[in-house]
Amino acid sequence: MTDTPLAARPHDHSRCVSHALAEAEAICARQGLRLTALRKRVLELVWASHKPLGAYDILGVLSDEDGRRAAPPTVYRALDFLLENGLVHRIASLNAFVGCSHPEHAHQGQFLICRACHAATELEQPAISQAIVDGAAGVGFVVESQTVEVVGLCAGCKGTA
Amino acid sequence: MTDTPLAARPHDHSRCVSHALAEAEAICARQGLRLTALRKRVLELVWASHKPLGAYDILGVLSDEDGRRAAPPTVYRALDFLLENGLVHRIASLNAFVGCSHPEHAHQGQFLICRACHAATELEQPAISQAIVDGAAGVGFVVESQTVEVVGLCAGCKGTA
DNA sequence: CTGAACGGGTAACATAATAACGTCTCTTAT
DNA sequence: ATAAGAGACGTTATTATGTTACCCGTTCAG
Repeated sequence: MTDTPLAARPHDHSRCVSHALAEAEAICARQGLRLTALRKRVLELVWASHKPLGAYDILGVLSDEDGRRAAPPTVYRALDFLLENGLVHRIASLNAFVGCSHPEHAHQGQFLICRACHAATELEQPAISQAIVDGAAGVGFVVESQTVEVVGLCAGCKGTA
Repeated sequence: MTDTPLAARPHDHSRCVSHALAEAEAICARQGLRLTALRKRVLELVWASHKPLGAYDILGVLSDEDGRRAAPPTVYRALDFLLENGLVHRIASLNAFVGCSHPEHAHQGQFLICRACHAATELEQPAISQAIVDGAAGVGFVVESQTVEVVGLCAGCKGTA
């Protein structure tokens, strides 16, 4: 068994967040992108746990902390920026967003979503991608993007449930 | 190359629909399920093309044909029935529904969605499922359900585009 | 006959996402 | 310096998708 992903084990999560933010800063600096205060704050909120977070959850937090209530476009624009630049992923089956574990290179992950603790773990398994490309090729279909979202029980919850 | 799925080639589509309806009738009869007029009509609409159809599209058609406008729960209840009994699949990335090609046995397909013609082809490739189960097992995750939705170009559109 | 189970109608609500427009602040070329 | 343009964000409204709660009529078993 390979090493268990971070999301699936207990860990000092504040390190996760600060690491993700630092990496985002570095990537944006390198690419001439503007990681504004708002975008950084949204990224921080998405990283606040390993659970995918809905746009309106983010909206709620932002509204609480500023007195004024933020409007949807504010959040969606920030999320669009983060998505485009590979800093977060969207989980289609949940209409929610999760921090990208490997923002340094372009990729499309596969996501393991625990139905007990709701944490989402990102995999990047060439074997899975390749099986899909091959299967599609078998019927003459050319793959351009893949959505792989799996629900089940993570290593931690498997025992307790 | 295996034989191209029906959805991906020209064909007498009215046969698709009548075949799907007949099969649904048979399955429901065998299992003591009630394929009411409404459920059958919704299934027929979902099968009207190989393009995934939104709940509100169905709602629109139902509203047009009855004078009275149907309400969302009417459609969602019918869709829930069809989903539970494996007669349709839900495409999470599109918030839409498509007729199941192999309703006779329980399964979870993989879906190939053409970005040009929007047709969705259902695959059932054990190699893909297995790659996912294996990949997940590698991090101690037990898979219970899979969502695999691929966007690209189908065999027919590949040439023309 | 009765009453629980089921299918379905209706209204209202909840959540998710986008459209359209305005303002402010940068940069940058002149 | 300053005008022009682009980018980021605020604001309002609207559209799209999905759910909750409650009611009514039919059916069928006891």
